[in-house]
Amino acid sequence: MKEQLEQLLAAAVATLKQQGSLPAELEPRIQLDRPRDKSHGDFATNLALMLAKPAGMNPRALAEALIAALPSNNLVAETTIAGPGFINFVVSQQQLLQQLEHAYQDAKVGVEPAEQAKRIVIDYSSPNLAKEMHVGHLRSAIIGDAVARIEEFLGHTVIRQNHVGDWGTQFGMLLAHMEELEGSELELELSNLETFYKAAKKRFDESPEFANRARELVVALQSGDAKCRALWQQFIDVSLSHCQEVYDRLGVQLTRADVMAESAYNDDLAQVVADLRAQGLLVEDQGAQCVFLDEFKNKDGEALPVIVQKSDGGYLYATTDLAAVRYRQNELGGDHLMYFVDQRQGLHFQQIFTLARKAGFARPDLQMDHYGFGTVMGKDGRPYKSRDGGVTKLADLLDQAEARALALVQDKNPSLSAAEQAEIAKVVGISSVKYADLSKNRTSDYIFDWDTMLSFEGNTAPYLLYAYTRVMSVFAKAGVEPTAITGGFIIEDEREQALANVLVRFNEVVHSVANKAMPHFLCGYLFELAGAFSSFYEACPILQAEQAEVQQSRLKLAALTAKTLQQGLQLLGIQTLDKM
RNA sequence: GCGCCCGUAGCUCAGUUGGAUAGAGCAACGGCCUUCUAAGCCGUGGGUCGCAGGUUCGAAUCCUGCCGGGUGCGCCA
Repeated sequence: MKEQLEQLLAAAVATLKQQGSLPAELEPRIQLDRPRDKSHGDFATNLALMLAKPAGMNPRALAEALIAALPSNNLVAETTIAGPGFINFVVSQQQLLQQLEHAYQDAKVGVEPAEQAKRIVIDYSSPNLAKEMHVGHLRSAIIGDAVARIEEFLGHTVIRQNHVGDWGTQFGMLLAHMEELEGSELELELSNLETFYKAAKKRFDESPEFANRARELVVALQSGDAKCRALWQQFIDVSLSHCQEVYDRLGVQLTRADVMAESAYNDDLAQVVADLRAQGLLVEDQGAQCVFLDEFKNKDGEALPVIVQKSDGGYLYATTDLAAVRYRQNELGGDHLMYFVDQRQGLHFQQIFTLARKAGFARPDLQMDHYGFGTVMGKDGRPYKSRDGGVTKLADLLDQAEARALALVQDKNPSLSAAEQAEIAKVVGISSVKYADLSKNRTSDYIFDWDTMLSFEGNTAPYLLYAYTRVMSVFAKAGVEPTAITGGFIIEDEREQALANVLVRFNEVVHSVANKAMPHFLCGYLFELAGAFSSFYEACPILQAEQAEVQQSRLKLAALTAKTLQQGLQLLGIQTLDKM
């Protein structure tokens, strides 16, 4: 709808150019807004204001000319000029009804596929396997997963990459600790990676012999020592299973098949360095192999180095990331590489992208983007430090979320069976955690606060889930399938109108989320939708509607609301419930 | 020191490429359950958009400076 109107405006501009009222070389970007204030219509444009100066015309006069030049259409019912020269459009009721009907029938709720289908490689979650997943791992997994679902929904081919860290120096320490333990004791210790890591770290800090052994083991591991490799593999398997449990509970669509660990690039790292050298990009500095990029300067205005090989011969994550770029382009055939990684790694990725292009690892047309997100903060507003004690394991966090949800379900709906309550609590608890994250702007800092996250009030998952259950409950009571409603849409009441207006915006919103990788747009939209439905639900009786046609129409509005909520939540990776 | 991000109601946050009277939720206060789930709805109060300039018909948004916070900057990832 928005696009169609934009085309109409473009046509009007072209006409005015032809008539000579507008300079021919002018190529205005047509801006079409959804006005905040309902009295300004469904759409508004500031086109006349923008063009007034170059056209040498009074904005309001230009607005009039634009309206006159608008091709005839059945989209717009009314145009008005407001304020200094805004043009406000009211969409025709007939068009609205058509949109509703289309969304109701359409498998994708009226969401149009992307103009060009691409192969998108999405790097997300990517935890370090040395430790168990904690709060800091939440955002990448949840946001990356939502974006992956949305890109797929728009018709792109999505290739998920879980770039887990399995090769750092801290693995020496862990292997040394494993060596000291045996059999069943080891298994027991490994069942809690958080304490295992801490115990190993403690040994490392306290015992010089242990620390030496840890360093030896790093070397042994990297030189392919079989025994050492086996021990390492055991650890990695345990750690990956922990991750998988968390993904499954969270409903994050990652599997073992998506794991492409750092170590998988080991064999290619020497080649990466060799290729950089062959291109004359490499400089040895203090024994390390570096590439100096003029694009990034230090305090003295000197180029900043990217170190790709340490003075002891070891490789670094920059090397691995370069290898990964090449792999994702050449082997995976990616057109667009998306990285959902903490904002703090922004400089690193800028360097990698720049270097990858310079070295020819990335084609000029390969799109590479780092989508950072804010730091995890404590409730006190200070950065949440994962290295200090008191790290909350993700698994424990999810337990708590479910427990809190269960208490609430028991309180609100005691008539349900214990099994039903437990099932509902699971969905509500997990959804709340995910939604708390998704509904905030990706780029701003993330304040981790149990009370806000699990309050289940306001712009939260439970509110949306609850709105959904209310719809489903209507259909259960009516004994009608939401997909089998015969009548058409009739919009009379202002609450029906408001709901309908929100419903037809779904397409627009999903596309804007995909364009900016900002899931919180969708959350905001769904919250608005649920709100519009709740108001409608309170004010407009459905089953008790006096006329049969009105009842059919209201059922249909309810059905489309449910469909949109369900689809929207699914795109965010959140399940719906029929009862709660 | 240099780079990047941020500063919006008591709290948590929206505010899309500059648009019309800066919006939600929580908290506070007042209404609404014999009628489709009250985890809800309706209403009230609450703001120098960090500060000061500038650009513009128009600035929370763009530019400059300052204050305050976060984060990053050669061999961890």
